[in-house]
Amino acid sequence: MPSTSKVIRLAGKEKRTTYGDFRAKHAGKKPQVPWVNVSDEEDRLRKTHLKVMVNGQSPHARHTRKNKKARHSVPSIEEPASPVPSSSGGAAALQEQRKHLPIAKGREALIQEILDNDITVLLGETGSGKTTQVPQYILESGLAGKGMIAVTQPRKVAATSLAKRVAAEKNTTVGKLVGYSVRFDECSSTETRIKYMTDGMIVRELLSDPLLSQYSVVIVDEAHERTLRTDLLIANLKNILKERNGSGEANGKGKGKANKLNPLKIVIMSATLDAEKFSRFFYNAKILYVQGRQHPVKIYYSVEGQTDYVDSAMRTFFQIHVDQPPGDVLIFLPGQEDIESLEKAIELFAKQLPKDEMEVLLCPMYAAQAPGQNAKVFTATPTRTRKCILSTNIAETSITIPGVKYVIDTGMCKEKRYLARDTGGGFDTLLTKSITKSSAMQRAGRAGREGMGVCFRLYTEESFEKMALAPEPEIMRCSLTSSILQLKCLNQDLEELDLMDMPDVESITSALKTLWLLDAINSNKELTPLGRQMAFFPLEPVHARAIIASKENGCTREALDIISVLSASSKLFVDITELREQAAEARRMFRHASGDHLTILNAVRAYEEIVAGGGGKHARRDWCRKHFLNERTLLEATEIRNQLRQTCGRLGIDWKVSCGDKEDPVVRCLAYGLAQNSAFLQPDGSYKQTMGQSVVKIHPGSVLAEKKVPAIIYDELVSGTAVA
DNA sequence: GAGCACTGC
Repeated sequence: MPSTSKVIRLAGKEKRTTYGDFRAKHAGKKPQVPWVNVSDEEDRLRKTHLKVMVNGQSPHARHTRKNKKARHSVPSIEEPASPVPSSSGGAAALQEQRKHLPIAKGREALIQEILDNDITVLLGETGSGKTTQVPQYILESGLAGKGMIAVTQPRKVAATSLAKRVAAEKNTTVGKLVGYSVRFDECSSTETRIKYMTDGMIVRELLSDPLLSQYSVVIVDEAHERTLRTDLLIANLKNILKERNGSGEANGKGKGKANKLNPLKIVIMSATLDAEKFSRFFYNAKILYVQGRQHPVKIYYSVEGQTDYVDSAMRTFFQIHVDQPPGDVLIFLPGQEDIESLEKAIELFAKQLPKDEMEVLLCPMYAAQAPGQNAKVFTATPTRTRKCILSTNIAETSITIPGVKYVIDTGMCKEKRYLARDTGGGFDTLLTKSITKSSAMQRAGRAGREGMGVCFRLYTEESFEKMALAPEPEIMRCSLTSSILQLKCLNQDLEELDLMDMPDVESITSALKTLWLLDAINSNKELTPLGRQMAFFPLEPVHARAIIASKENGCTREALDIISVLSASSKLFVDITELREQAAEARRMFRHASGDHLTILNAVRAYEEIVAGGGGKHARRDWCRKHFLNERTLLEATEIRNQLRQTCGRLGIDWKVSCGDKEDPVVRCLAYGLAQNSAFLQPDGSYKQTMGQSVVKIHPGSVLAEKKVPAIIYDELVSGTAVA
């Protein structure tokens, strides 16, 4: 049975604004958007929450805050990912900086609170220094005893760069007192007492050490992001606390318990707005508040709702450009399509500006951009020029751009959602949705990093009030297959776990059905030996199943080559709209009649030959470029493959076993994992799912498109446009 | 003949 990477579920398509539309609409007109000044929105929200906290019996929080208020102009220090100073005289300067962080004044109160309570919720704004300082305070106070302090982060870069930063503050190199642990990169030793790690990493550690006994303090940072892994960690921490401290209370202190286990302290660190929810979850734990260092941002709302946000953004930009003092502009848009569209429009109008106006320098920014393209964003803006950054959510959290004074917020973002089906499996959709309040505040905050800022919201204050407080937690929106399998290994059932938010029954049923079809659990929902093996792999269960099946099919080497590419974070085949024909031609040599997976294998093998040929880094890069292959994907896949080979070794699967050029064994073992993702050809040329009702179509990028093979298996099902 | 927010093991 041939296999394809992607199939499309047929559905309707929404109409989108195109470049042509607004060129016609606005040619020659002076752009104007009506605004009303509301301002101080952030302050109002902040105050509401302060009130709650002060009433919430935390005298220290009040104390801490009062001290903050008394402070003024201090050297700015960025968090979380500020570069490590390299100059030799840096250590003393760093210590000086530390003392001036907003959180420094609250140090004693903070330590006392953590000492008095097993669980503390720390509400800290950006720039407060909480992520770098709190672990050090805990260490210096001796509160951690002999155990380690874990600080979890949702992202790898944050974990590694924070560790480097804190190591520098401790005047040492990373890997000694301060270390980190992320996938593919562990930098710690027996000396390590503070360990920055990704939430995924600590969840993995749970599998081998369910009580996290190495750690005496676990700090969950960025808890408000509510990643799937953070949610699972938090639920487990609650159980671990009962086990280790013998108490179900936030201030149990573990006293009087003849327990051999070292007690655990938990610190939940969150941005504004949702601290109360964490507090409630943890037996009404105390909430401590630390103010950040953020310049005020003046907020304008549009008087009436805007129907076309791309068009409104363009008019707003020129309004700023013509009327406002110098300062760069950052525009938040949902996706690449809108960014390109707005880029063309602004370019066109900028040419019509009078000669004495400032120049406009456009910087589009999105994840799928060609590498190096976004470099100009970080270079200083030339004189008599206004930089205009058109960005997706990437500039909301992941990347900080210097020099931004104005933010234009369209109020929209894209959200990927997994729709589970109780037939098992499900499909992904990518919808343009309204953002949330916390997202709107985050976006506005990007204007106040270096001085007073202004944020123009392309929606009314009324719409803002109607926005959800925070995005729906990830656990509600994605496949639970992998998580349920991991929990089964801990003898836990997701349904019975004390989670902050419980996913839909349908989502759980769907995941259980998938696991059962993969033989990971039996009909009593009990973990099978096969399921336990699958959980060892850092992969989606469907892929883990295929690898295990490769043992009896004698093609483990091939299976690992393919699956490591499938589980890399970006696609192997570069797809640039304008060069599509050329790319297809350049990659023709990899095409395989048995489908996309074998095509991937061909490409990986060809790359291996180039690597073995020893032409060096440049030769490899040129070869990849020539064949429209993403080398980053290949490099990442190589790392993943090494990891998978090790895992195979531990499970007694010999990864060196190869089936040579035979394709049947490869497709057969993939089919073990992807059985649920199979479809049969119908008379009209479309495909019908074997185990679901959806009618699907092979993605036109597939080597199988238009081939009309009788049956297919596929990796991914996306929602797409109807053709018939 | 098509559509790409962001992470993690």
